[in-house]
Amino acid sequence: MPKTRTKSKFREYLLTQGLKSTQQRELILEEFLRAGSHLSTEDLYLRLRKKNPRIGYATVHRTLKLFAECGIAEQRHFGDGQARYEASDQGEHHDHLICVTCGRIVEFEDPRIEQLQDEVAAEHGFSIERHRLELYGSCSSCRQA
Amino acid sequence: MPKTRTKSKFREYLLTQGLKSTQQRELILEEFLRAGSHLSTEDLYLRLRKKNPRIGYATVHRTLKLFAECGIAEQRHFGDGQARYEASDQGEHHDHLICVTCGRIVEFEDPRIEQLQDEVAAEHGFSIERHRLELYGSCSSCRQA
DNA sequence: CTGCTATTGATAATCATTTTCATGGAATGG
DNA sequence: CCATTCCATGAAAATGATTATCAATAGCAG
Repeated sequence: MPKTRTKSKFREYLLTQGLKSTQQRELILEEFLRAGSHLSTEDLYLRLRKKNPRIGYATVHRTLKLFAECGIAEQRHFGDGQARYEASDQGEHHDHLICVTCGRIVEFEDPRIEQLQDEVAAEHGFSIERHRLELYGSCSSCRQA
Repeated sequence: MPKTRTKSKFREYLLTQGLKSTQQRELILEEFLRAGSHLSTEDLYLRLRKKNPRIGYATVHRTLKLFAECGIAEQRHFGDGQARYEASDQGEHHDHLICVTCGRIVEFEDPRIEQLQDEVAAEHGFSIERHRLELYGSCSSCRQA
């Protein structure tokens, strides 16, 4: 999704919820889209502070939650104890490969796995809303080292 | 794995690590095995307090970590903010179905999914050490209600 | 512009987890 | 059997991430 569309989607969400479009929220969204994915609240906070020291951690945190609420970002937990957010590609789901040595995160998608997940869930009488699949291991460069 | 074997495995681990077999560690292991799986530290702590009020939270916490270290338990995170532990079936891996309504947790295993995971990882040059697969949805009883 | 209300940001509170540290206990070597 | 050493324990405090509080500020509608 192009950045401009993400921005209008966010503004629209604010409108429909009776929330206000503020300078901070614009700045935070701007930086969130500029920076790579899988940022923690702190990552983003620090990046923002460099450009504008007058921005609070709480605001970054609240705004990221807003992003998640309106569907332009998703929260993730990779086991290092802090939440990370990534821009969501609108219905495009993907899973993650995480290198336990260097921390590199690679996204992937496999419809066959998704298909099997649905089957397994059905066998147990479940209907799936969402899932989480993370593969932890070593990437090729770390194995060579 | 039978409980008695788990206990000896734990005692053996303590020995090889130069650690001591204590009354508390025995009690905690006993209760951990008695109680169902997927217990949080606090769950176990509260259960233990009922029988023996002279046991500290920190000890339960430390002992659960010991269980994980020696391979008789595994730590899990299901997104409710607290770690849970389950007895590990010695190499037998399984994944989880979690009902988002009632919180019920069902274990499952599917070699076809595991196989595909390995393939996908290989395509990206990764060699997998472990993985996490959780399916969140509604169980049949919650959907009927 | 005015007033109402949401937002902000510094700070404090919370929650789970982890560390600290003085005390107690287990095992080992005299 | 005793002493010594070192580990374990548990109460309390520290930590780290997240969330709530609240007075001051800033959007937005009229």
